[in-house]
Amino acid sequence: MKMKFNTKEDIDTNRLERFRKERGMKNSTRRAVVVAHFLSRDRHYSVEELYQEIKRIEPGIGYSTIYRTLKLLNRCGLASQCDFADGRQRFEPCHSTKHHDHLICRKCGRIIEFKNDDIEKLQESVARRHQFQVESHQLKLFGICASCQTKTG
Amino acid sequence: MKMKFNTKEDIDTNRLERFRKERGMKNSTRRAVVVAHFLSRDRHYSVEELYQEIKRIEPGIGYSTIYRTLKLLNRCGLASQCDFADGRQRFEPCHSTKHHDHLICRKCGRIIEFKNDDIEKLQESVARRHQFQVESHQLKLFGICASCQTKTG
DNA sequence: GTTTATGCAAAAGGTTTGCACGTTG
DNA sequence: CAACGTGCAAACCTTTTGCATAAAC
Repeated sequence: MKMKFNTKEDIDTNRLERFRKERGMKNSTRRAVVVAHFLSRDRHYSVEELYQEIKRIEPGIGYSTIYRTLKLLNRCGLASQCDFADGRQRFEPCHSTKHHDHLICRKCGRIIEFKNDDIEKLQESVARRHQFQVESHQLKLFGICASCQTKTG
Repeated sequence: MKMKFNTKEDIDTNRLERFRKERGMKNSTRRAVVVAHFLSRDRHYSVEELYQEIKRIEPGIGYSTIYRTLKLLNRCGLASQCDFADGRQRFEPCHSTKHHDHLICRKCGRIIEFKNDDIEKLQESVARRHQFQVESHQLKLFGICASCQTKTG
């Protein structure tokens, strides 16, 4: 189950490559490291968190590079910005095939992901009704997760 | 149609009063001005925006008061925090009866509100499935609004 | 009079940028 | 070698806090 065909990451890389070449951007080693690491994880990174991880792989790297790379990935559609109301931007890789939404525990900060096609269909119909052309969406349920409920009683 | 019975604002005020007294907080004039103004509008205020408006009513007021009052309203459930990915906190009055979600135009920044009970029901069922106790939720669709679509072609 | 609220200014925290130097093509 | 990318440090912007003073109870 760990074995993968060459789909997801390759598609992502290609998308980035196209974006890059279209704008005369060069292929820098450090940016590549950041991109590869970020896209291979399934996490909601703050800039700081990603910075800390990358520093272990690429010690000389600067904060700005992480910052600029995340912005870049965001612009070319490979990272989507999340806001979990903790005062910092967060980004998660968005492999086009698997969008999901979030349950966010206000006590322990845990993020539970879910996906619900019926909700998405209803969202589309709402958008259509407003003639609104949706590019992305976020659904977040804030509250208390199961384990934090038992902790308090 | 402009005439109102004493429902919505009164309920809000009572909720705040209870919250206030429970904690030995005093009834300050300036805070009252901020609260009244905020709750009477139907807007998504950043701290700065509200500050500018209040300054016209109550010129000597300081930024911190706006700030602290919004936090207070948020804690006692009369203001809900919104994030429209513009780098600042925003708050909107949340009169318990009328929750709604947002379409956010990426071009002109317009916010279109909508409400969809079917989506809310599905959200509840998702939460139940995860034994998650929801306190609040946000659904945001980012994209291009009808009028911005015609502008570009 | 004691306690809470406020304004001010400074601190803090996160994000962004200018610039000199390093890399890429 | 020309153009882009990077690290560093400083700038920026929003949010938060400490403290002396003012207002509420």
